[in-house]
Amino acid sequence: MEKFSFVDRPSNQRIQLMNGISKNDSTNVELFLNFQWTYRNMQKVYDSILNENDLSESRFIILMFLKNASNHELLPSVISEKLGATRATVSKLLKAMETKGWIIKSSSTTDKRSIPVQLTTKGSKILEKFLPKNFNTVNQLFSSLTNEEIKQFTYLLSKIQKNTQKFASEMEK
Amino acid sequence: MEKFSFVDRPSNQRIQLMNGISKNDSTNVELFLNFQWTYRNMQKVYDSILNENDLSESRFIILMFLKNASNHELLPSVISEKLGATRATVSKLLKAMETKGWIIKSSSTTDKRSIPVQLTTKGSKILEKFLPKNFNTVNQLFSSLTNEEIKQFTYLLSKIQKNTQKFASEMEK
DNA sequence: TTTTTATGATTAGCCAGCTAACTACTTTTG
DNA sequence: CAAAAGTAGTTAGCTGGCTAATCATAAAAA
Repeated sequence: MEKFSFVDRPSNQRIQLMNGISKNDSTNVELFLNFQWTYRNMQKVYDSILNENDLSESRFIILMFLKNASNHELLPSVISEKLGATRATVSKLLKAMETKGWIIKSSSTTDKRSIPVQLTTKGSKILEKFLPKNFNTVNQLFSSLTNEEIKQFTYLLSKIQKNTQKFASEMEK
Repeated sequence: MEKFSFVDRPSNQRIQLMNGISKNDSTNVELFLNFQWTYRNMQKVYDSILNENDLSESRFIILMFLKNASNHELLPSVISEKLGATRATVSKLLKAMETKGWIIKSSSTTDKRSIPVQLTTKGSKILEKFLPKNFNTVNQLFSSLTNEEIKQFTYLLSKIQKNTQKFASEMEK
């Protein structure tokens, strides 16, 4: 067992998860690992493109939110809702982005607790520069699939997603 | 644009990424988001099962490595290699696991820098308790797919993976 | 009107990932 | 043999995620 050595965690896990599982039972395990591995490698590539542009996924999304918002301005609480992250996380993210000059925080005239966040010209430029690269990267990542295969993949993902949500719902009971 | 509000980040991103992209060009973007969303939701479910057992993915893998190792013992450097993570990360992970009594660290007789790590009975019990749940969870997650669909999905993942690696290789130049 | 409850934003601490730096030890080179 | 280079493990600091707590403010209830 120790004669195997890998540098990619999902592949590492393959050996582990299959341990003690008979050959007949390993189909789903293998699929799980393949899914995980393929996704993570793809995400790694995407993240490195983000990183080249001084962005992370959350930063990118927040910039987009602000770009599309009225007056390029949103409250942190709204951002946290839309992002699906906690206010604590958003607070830290915004702090760093403010330091970089991508956003400015101001005072609300209607609510003293609120601190509206506005996109700066600098922040806008970072975003504009990244968008075509984003588009190109995503297209490149799926460039090997035919239209028919894309349709199939979409269908299968949808099926897995529905089942996952069902499973998650049952787990909450 | 602001009339949409989501609690799941990949879905959030959908709106953003599609902004400025014509309808004809959004297929790959949609696919990217679907892939991401489906995978992340599945991973979230899996992680919650790990969490119920006081485990994280890395902890689980490390326990498996040790379980399968000669004398249930490995060096941190070996673990970091097999896990595909840095020694710094492994050092912190092992520290916490030692605190929980899952592993013990000893002194190497052959190299004073080395600190062999051994699985304890407690650690072994944690693992044994989790393994059937691991198996059941993975099976449940793909229970909606037919054998034919599993084959299709595997093929498509493989295709994406190969292309991703090609893309990653080109990026390194 | 006053008190209680809810809300906005921030911070501390935890986790797991990383990089960089460090100390102690081992191996290689000159 | 001594010096240089390499290696094992750890720590500090950063990031982005979380929970819990906190303070100030606003809204609801009494």
